[in-house]
Amino acid sequence: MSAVAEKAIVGKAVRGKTPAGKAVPTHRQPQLPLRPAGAETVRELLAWYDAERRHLPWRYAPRRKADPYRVWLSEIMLQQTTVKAVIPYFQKFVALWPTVTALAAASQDDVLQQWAGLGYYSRARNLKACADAIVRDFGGVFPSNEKDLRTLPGIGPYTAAAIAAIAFGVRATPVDGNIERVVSRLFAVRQALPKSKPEISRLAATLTPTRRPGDYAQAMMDLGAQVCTPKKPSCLMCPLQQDCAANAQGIAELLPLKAAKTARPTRFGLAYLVLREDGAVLLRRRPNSGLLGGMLEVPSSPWGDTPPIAKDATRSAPVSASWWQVPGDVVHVFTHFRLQCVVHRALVPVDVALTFWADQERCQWVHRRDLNAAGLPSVMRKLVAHGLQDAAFK
DNA sequence: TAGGCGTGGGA
DNA sequence: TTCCCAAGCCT
Repeated sequence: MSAVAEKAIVGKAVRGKTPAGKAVPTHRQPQLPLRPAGAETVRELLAWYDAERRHLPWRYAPRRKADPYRVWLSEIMLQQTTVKAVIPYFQKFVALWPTVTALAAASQDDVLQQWAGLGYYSRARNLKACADAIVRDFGGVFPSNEKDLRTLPGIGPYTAAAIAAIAFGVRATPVDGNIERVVSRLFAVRQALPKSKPEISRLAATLTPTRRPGDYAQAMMDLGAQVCTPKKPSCLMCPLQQDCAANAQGIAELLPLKAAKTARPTRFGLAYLVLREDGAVLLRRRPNSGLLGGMLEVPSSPWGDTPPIAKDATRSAPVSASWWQVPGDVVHVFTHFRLQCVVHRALVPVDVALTFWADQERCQWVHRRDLNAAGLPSVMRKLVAHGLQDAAFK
């Protein structure tokens, strides 16, 4: 076993997730006749895809080219996001903005409002910036090659290759998490991610066909999502079983190996729910970069590594008022930390003045009945819901 | 290069 | 409860 693989497994074992007996067998020989993955593998894969592919709103029939705008929009939404979560957002966006030109004509705030709840909000900011660039620099027409696509905001190596292959039929090789897993198993790659990425990309590219490269990519992704799954892969139903080195060695479910992850810290915050007598709630626009960039928030203290001191609560409040601490706290889990938040609430008159540190320029009052449509990130919806419990309203 | 960057569902 | 995961990108 390589040092990297060893480290990865040890790392997981230390965290108690992988029983010691689950280490990847090192010298085990293939038990089944193995046909190295190649052109015949791709033929089997495409035949499987023609019969078993998922029917998704952004897809066209096999062998047909799709609308680049819809391919692009779906690929951005699907970054680190499940198909199920994306579908309603995709439908909403193409209904509101059917073309890239229409999207470019929208404001960033409108795009963020519609994106609210889907997460990774830099995608929405880049989506708008990308639409602008395509209208401004490419005459409203998506470029068809990876190099030009890579220059656009929010389009990285994966998305550029996916658009080129799926929308334009270019022989490009997108490699996402699904394809990494499928290729890792097909070729029994024993090096751990992410170090193995270059080798996996190289191997994936050896399979990319000249004809139907987009269907090849989507077929690999569908196979990864439906058959070659992270846990309990359905090897017996896999059209590539006889080409799969990991299956032959009995190690399919153990691959791909991954480097150990770091623990997730807890941060603490204090949110202020300012309730005006006319039923409006005070919200604030966050800075355009960083966590929840550009999104609306409940005015809050900075999030720190220690729980807030009770007596500090009213001192840093956005308005001078009689504050009440709402019982219980709100917990929300982000990618890299866990947020634990206490909510304070106050009822204030309509002519209340904001304190100077409330950042008035970024503040706005939104009536309770309009909160659902306001486009709040999920964590802020939680804070509002928690803070409004038992609140009497007009 | 590794960490920042959301969310909700499932084991 | 806790962890992992889902069509990555940016710095």
